[in-house]
Amino acid sequence: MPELAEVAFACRQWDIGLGKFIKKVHVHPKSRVFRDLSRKQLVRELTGAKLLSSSTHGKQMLFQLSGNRWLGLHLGMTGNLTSDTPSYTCQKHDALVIFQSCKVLVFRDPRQFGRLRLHIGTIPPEWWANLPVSMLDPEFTLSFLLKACERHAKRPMKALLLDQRYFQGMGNWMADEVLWRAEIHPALRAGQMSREQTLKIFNQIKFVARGAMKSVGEHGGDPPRGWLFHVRWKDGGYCPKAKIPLVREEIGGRTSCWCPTLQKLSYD
DNA sequence: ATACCTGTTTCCCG
DNA sequence: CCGGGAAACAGGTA
Repeated sequence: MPELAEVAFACRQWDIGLGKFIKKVHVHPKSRVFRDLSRKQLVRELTGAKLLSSSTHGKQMLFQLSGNRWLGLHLGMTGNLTSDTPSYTCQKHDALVIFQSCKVLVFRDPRQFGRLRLHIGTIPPEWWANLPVSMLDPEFTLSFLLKACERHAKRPMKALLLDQRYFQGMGNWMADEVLWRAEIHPALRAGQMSREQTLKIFNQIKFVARGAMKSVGEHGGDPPRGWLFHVRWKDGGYCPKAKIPLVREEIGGRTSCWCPTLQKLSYD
């Protein structure tokens, strides 16, 4: 379930382990989440270290550990973080399990699209430092959005919104939510957007990102009532505003959901 | 059985 | 070199 706010919530599930030493580490022998990272090295570097702090940026997470160690974590499509009691026994899809004296921190990812990274150094890794601006930052400006639309003029807006180079943390439901609120058809080409439409998108990106952080990021619940989120998942949903059946179709490589009345492709 | 899925990377095309 | 799109990755669920 991981987009911007769900990632922030998942990350907080490990807060209970901050300031505590790591006694033992379990790594899944087969999971893809390690990519080209050596399991042996990961276990060696994490064991005995103290978990110092955590942070998220879009869908990326970074944990700082004592001894100049840094653990990068991405949840992919089905990843999740939980904490449990010391008597915890590892489950089938547990990729990384961190045992502390009072708590156990679990990273589970059945589909294994997630990713772990290890970095040793006094400062955060380069990949973290070089992440694009966050949608929540003041530096995320209208001109930044305009430039993205100009550069990718031929892409459907839905596809552009999912591009993490510009919209860190945006995922499928957030993009549909933004387009629905801005009343923009997901297939509208980025270069076809009027100045007014671009401004609407810009404002709704900030509204949805902040709103999600407040509701989902705070307590792990769903977004507020009335959001498209609640009706977009399967066929048969009704537009909360226009009260007519929503349309679901693949656009920009992902299933998209929109209101055919509010979100028109052309003026006819 | 079949289709679908809140994500990213890789490969291929023009 | 680039931008854009499809396929691939893998397992659970309906």
